[in-house]
Order: sequence, then structure tokens, then C-alpha cells
Amino acid sequence: MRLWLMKSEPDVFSITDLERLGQSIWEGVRNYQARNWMREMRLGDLVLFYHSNATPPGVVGVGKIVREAYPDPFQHDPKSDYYDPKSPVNEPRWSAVDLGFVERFPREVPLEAMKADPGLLGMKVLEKGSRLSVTPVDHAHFVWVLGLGGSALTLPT
DNA sequence: GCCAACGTTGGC
DNA sequence: GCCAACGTTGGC
Repeated sequence: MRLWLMKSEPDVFSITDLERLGQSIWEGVRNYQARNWMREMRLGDLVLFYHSNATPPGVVGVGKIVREAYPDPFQHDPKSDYYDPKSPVNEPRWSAVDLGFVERFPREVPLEAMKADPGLLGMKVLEKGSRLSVTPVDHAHFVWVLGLGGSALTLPT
């Protein structure tokens, strides 16, 4: 199983929305590196759910991959904000996955606390200037964030 | 609202 | 293929 972090602006889609819906398409990724990582996601992979442009920004819970990468339907919808007229219909450029709700942390893990924590040294999302909305997460870092969030989850080894 | 960091676009 | 211009992200 691989482990990931995905960013979402809570004004657009929050952990509360995911909890209410149970699962949701994760659409609108329009960055090639993020897309490539989404294509490597497999059923059951766990995802740290990160609120960006939030007060405070940070990890708020966990999701899991419930459907592997498929063409993002919004790329061909002219009415969508995610419309990409350059994406060939017969060879779609952008992918989506479906994310299921796993848990909301008993306490949020603010970005500031993560940056200050030696246990998370080297974590991609903490690197200066990191704007990628999808990043892989080391097993040790994932477990550490679970601890900071007060999660009762245990990962398969 | 500012702006640093970074990705993409398109002229040449 | 270079790179200036432009657009976006996201913390602050």
C-alpha cells in the first residue's frame, strides 16, 4: 500500500464534505506531476487530507482510494472551471480518482506544527515553495502525522 | 491583498 | 530549444 497527501481548499471541498458524502470524485487536478502520482494510486491506498488556503492550513483527516485513476470528466465540459479545450477527447489528458472518507482527526495538525516537528523532516509538502496538490508520503511520516492528529488508525506494516 | 515560487505558453 | 511573459498556488 502506498501513502499520499492531497490538498483541497475547504471553501471548495473540505473533510466535512467528504464525511457527509462518504466518497467523492477528486477532480480538477491540472498539474502533470500531480496527475502522474494519481495514476499510481491503488485501491485502498490511504491519503492525508490537507486543507490549503485555510485558517490554519494543515492535515485534518484521512481518506482512501476507492477508485483508481480514470479520465476526469470535467476536462471536456465547457461549462466547468476545469475545462481544458486542449485535452483530446480520444486521449484525455487529465485523470481523477475517487476518494472515500476514513476519519476526521480528533485534532487538526497545523502546517506550522508539522514544520516544527523533527519527526517530519524531509516531508515533501513541507518543502519551501511546494505547490503540488498530490504528493507521496513516507510510511514513517504518515504514522507520525496520525499520532499528531490523535488518530487511532494503525497501518499494515 | 501581497508576493515568492513554480508551471505553462508561445514567439523566435 | 530558449526564455520572457504570464498564470496559478498558497502561506502569510
